[in-house]
Amino acid sequence: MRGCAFTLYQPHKSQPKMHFGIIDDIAAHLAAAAKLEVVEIAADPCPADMAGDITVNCFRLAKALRRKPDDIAADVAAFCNSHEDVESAECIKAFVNVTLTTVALFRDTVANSAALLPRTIVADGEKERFLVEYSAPNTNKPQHLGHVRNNTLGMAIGSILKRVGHDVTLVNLINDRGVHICKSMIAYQRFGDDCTPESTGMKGDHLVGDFYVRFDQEFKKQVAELKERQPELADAKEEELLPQTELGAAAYAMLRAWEDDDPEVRALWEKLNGWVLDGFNATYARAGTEFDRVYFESDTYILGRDIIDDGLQRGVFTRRQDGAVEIDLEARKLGRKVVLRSDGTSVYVTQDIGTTVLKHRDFEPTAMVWVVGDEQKYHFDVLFAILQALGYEWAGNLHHLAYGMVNLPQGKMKSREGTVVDADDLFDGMTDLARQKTLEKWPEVPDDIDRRAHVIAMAAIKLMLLKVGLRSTIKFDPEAAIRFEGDSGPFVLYNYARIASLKRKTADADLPAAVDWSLLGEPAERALAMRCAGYVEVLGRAAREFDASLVAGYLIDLARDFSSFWNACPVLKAKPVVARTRLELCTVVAAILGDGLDTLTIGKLESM
RNA sequence: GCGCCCGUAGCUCAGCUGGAUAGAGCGUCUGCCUCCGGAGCAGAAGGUCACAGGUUCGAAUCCUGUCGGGCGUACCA
Repeated sequence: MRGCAFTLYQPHKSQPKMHFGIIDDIAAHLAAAAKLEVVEIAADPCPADMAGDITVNCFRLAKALRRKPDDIAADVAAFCNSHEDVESAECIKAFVNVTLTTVALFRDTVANSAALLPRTIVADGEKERFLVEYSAPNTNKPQHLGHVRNNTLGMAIGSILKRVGHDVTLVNLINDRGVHICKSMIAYQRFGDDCTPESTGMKGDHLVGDFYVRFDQEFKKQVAELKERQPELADAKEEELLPQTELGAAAYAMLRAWEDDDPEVRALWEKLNGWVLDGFNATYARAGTEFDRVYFESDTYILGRDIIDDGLQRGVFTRRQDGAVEIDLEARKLGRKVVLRSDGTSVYVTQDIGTTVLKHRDFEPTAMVWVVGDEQKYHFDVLFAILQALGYEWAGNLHHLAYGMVNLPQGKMKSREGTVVDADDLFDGMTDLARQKTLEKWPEVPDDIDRRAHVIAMAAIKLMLLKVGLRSTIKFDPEAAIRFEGDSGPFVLYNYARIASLKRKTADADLPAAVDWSLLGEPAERALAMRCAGYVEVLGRAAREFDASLVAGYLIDLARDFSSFWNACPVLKAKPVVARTRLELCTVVAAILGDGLDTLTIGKLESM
């Protein structure tokens, strides 16, 4: 059940967590009866259709207490019914459904602001220094929706970890060298006519990306010719034929020239990379994507070789007869992995060993996280295994945040074939839609229409990407696009804006200063208060499990609960004290919505 | 072949540290603007949780097997 907020109640732990007085007392009562020091009580929110606020599941207590579930339930129900916080308690099988008094319910939830929105959530002893790497783009093409998912996840996870109290450093590793980069360079050299972003009016990353596509088109022609000349190659894969084509050979030659510091090639490389990076920075800025430190693979790809040499001497690696260096990871069921080619050059994992050690030296994190697609799971399993084999004491706390890909209805996105949802196009399209909807709504054009449209568009995109589970493949249908209704970013923003509007309207209203929670008690009010109480637990779990979808789902649930309340319980029309108290409830909801949106790096609007 | 992930409503997805009658959104249907923002609310219809066994007082959830889909299994990154 989503929003299952206080599943496990652990009174002995110091973390701030919502406390229900009644649960404390039940725990103490049961502990005393069983002569135990501590009893952990599983308390869930009561199912919606059942009468009650909290459910105590006595099946789970049976083992610890060595009593029959029904017996415990009867005991708990009887105890509850004589407790001042309890309106009524009903025992069904081994479940006890507890209906709190209005006073107790609000006292232990929305009135307890210190526990509702604590500044930090992890205990001091559990604080980590996290290094989170994400984005890691190639500088040969513009970013698409798949990158946007990565960037959004990286920002959100980093932000969630910060929110609960960890120290977090966000890192990007730009993949700015390699054959794929040379492909764009070759195509530009041959077909570019010295064009520039200025001369074409194009964003730099798109300009370079077009040459990457052009390379592929020309390459395919050469492959076709090659296969015609040599029919025995008919079944060969295109990639395997790359070195055998004239274009491919040119790309490899260019890569060697680059590594030899050929001034002409380096100048071209710096020019094109500069354009792409300018384009990336513009895209990052729109989405609020930020990094504390950016590494470039052109600086780091050499690293790792010394570490391999050292490991070779210590027997971690072995040199094969053909000269290649490998590690035996059969014991971990990862096979044998080459770490240096027979010509002495590095492979992917060797570079990552180097950059990981470098990043660790630079920041001395206690935990490292990589936000990288799940198709690279094997790579990270191998990387972590090698680092452990090398004896780095910090290698036990490395995490690959493996997320699923974003597909289109017709299948995978492929930059080379132009079947991608481009990040900038997506941002533009959504912003236009948001602007259109905003204009339809207001007779006068709001001054900050551009900002509103931008915030709404980004909220729609980010929440669409964040609300689904990390591992799920997202099927993105451009026809249906991203919705502004239902389970959406704009829906969450909308409810936040409603509250802001209400606060403006009541700013100079003549309402009493004191709230009186005892006057509330509508089902929608109780449900909303209970939902609010679950925020802290959601944040904590999201941080423990690196799962931003928990926060995203919670915000949608909270917004929905608020929306029901809004329809059922008018604020302004109510009696002054009730109005004052309901306004306080709204303020609490807005604070949590705002905190959650901030935590997911989604903007807020006071009016939309 | 082996490894990992996935299969839940017409569609897109939650739920998976085992608990009561499996939940949202979209779409369909019915109501609701003399009422604080209708980007909304209330309600209806829609499910053998891929299939078969097993463990358990209790299985969508854990275990085994089968079927179907994706990814990986490079001296590519």
